[in-house]
Amino acid sequence: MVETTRRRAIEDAASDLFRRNGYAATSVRDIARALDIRGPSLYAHVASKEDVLWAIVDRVASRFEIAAEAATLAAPDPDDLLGALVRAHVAVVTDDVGEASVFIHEWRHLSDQRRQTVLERRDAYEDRFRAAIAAGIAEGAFALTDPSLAATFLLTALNGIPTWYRPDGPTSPAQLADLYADLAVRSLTEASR
Amino acid sequence: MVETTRRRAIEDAASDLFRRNGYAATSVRDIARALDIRGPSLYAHVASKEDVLWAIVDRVASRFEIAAEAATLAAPDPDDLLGALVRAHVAVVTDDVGEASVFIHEWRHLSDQRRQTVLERRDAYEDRFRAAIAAGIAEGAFALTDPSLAATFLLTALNGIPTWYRPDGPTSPAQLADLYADLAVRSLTEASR
DNA sequence: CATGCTCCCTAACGATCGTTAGTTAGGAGC
DNA sequence: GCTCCTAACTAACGATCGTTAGGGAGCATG
Repeated sequence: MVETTRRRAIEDAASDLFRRNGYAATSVRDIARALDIRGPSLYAHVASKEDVLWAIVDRVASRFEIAAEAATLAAPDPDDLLGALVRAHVAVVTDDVGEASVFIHEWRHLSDQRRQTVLERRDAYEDRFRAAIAAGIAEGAFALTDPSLAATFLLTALNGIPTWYRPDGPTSPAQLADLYADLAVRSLTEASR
Repeated sequence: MVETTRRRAIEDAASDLFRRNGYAATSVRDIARALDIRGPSLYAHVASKEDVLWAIVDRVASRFEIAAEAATLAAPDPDDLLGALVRAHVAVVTDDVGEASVFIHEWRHLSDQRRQTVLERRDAYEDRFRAAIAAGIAEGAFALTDPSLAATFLLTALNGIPTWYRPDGPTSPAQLADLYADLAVRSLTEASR
């Protein structure tokens, strides 16, 4: 049901293997085996192994960008923005943990040019978090800290989700989004005592 | 100066390469080249490529355990314990970012038995964080949340440090430990409003 | 019935992988 | 001078890597 084209089925199988064993430790023949075909047959559908990685990374990057943009537009005021960004991020990750994991961990195996592109897009994405935190501090809603370091703290926690989250576990994506948004906002909010 | 034995020099060079390119994408000849020798010469010092990875992972695991144990013994009361654990963790990571990164990311390339050992030790280590959080909640110092999920949130943030921290950057290890301990404790503390 | 499209096959290419075998050069201790 | 140790070398092993070439089966459209 999920896979509409053969190409997409290949990317899904590759996602799963890349996540479990890493890009470098996954051979083209491994991917083919998961689809019950032979290695060389893949090349009727993809140009190269790296192309498959790139397709996955590129798609997930877009998903993060679209979700963050929607959250930014929908957030009523600055100190809700950070929570909205966290929720959006969790939603993208939980929507397809395998692909998200590949995006987060395997992009460094891309060619120089593509890796550079990913770095730039990632930096722009992280800027949204830094800006949201800076706005919250300026507004007095958040405690005084380095927005850049706080953003990194939160983003690494968010990016860690694919390393442990399983869709069939006890926590639903919605619950996880709520819990992480709470932890994130609280980590920036002055304590009561 | 750092390297006392040839064996250790190999592990240091391997750490650096494993961190930058990953274990699977690093060849034995790559490691040798970093030491200005030929690939097969390495086998006078190490039994296998995996042995090098294991030596690094095992040593770092011990460092984490020792640091956490010291923090546990030194922490005066429960709600200081979490901060102490965070500080200890940051100290271990910043002490050798390369090795820490290898420990965190490359242990899955170990053989089944060794991987299992790492998993168990890691689980015991994470239990310290879960227990500290649970104790803080029981004491009323922390807000009501799932200790396990909160611990995962914090540990993934901590484990993300090697992906971005550079010793020659603007933040000192001590500063980073303080900032992260603040963020961690605050993320579990009820907001003032 | 022919054409073309999708999908997969086997065989094989050169490169590189981790590793083994056997050897050599230099220095320390008797 | 002989022995032993450390540390490196070259040559080569079988396996596997990503990829290319060339061919064939099934099916839809004209």
